Amino acid sequence: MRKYDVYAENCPTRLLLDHIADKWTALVLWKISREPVRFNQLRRDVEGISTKVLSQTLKRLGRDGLILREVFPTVPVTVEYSITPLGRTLSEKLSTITEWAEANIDAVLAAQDRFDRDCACADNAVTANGAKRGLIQPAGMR
Amino acid sequence: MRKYDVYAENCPTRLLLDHIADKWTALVLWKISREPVRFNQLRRDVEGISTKVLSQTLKRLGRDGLILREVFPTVPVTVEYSITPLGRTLSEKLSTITEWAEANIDAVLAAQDRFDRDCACADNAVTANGAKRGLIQPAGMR
DNA sequence: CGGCATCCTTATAGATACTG
DNA sequence: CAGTATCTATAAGGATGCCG
Repeated sequence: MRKYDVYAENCPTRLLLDHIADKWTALVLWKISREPVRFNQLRRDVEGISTKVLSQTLKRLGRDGLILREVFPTVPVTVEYSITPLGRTLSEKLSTITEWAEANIDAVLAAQDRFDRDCACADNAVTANGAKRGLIQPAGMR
Repeated sequence: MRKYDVYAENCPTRLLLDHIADKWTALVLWKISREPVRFNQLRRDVEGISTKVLSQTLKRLGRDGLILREVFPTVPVTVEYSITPLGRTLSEKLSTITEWAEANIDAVLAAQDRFDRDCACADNAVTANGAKRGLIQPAGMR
């Protein structure tokens, strides 16, 4: 029996996947999972994230029960973010993705070069069974 | 020695992570990894994706060397997408994420309910060490 | 069938300023 | 320190129509 299916359009797991498959989630969650960390520290560690986006991300992660936010009544106030047991199970899986990215970036970069070069003379590339390969136009992709 | 670091703003792995941590990547890549599949079949399988976005996603995956696009000269033309060895190593890791989502959605949904309820009377929530918890405003998040 | 081009409507991100 | 508020720029997404 499968109750949920990420391939179904209106399945709640889709919304969850949107949260997980966010540009910053893996980065932020992993940092927090290593040790409790404060807002501005996080902002420095995750280079390029704005306070606004970090704030949104933390709010979402907190609501999803993946991280805990604790406010210590110091002056000025101290806020610490830490991972929950649920969050830890996810962050470990997510870290394998960032590790994969670091380990395979060279192969991907090489593939991109090959792809961009092949575009110019793509029409000559025909496989043994008569199928053409790699005929996708470059087009503008960041 | 670590050549690459996803936490560095201008590291190429960041761009790769953006591709991977895309709303549709895990869904599309996993379908293709199971068996070679055609464009419109993919569009039906991945509910809710538009032709435009599917097209972009496939192009990106092809350029990154994760999938292969083959054109068979039938009438009308047949196009088949299949996984590459490199892509397979990633799709296996990504599938653990979607599996996690399906397995833990109940816990997350419960956390969301708790969070949204606690917001109303959050000021009373003080932990033993004097720290307050869960004081994040709900705000509008889809 | 397998897309790309186009238009148009929302989001989302970024920068900046300001508050408890 | 830890954010919120606001404004703007840019892009992402959806709908539609067309073509090889």
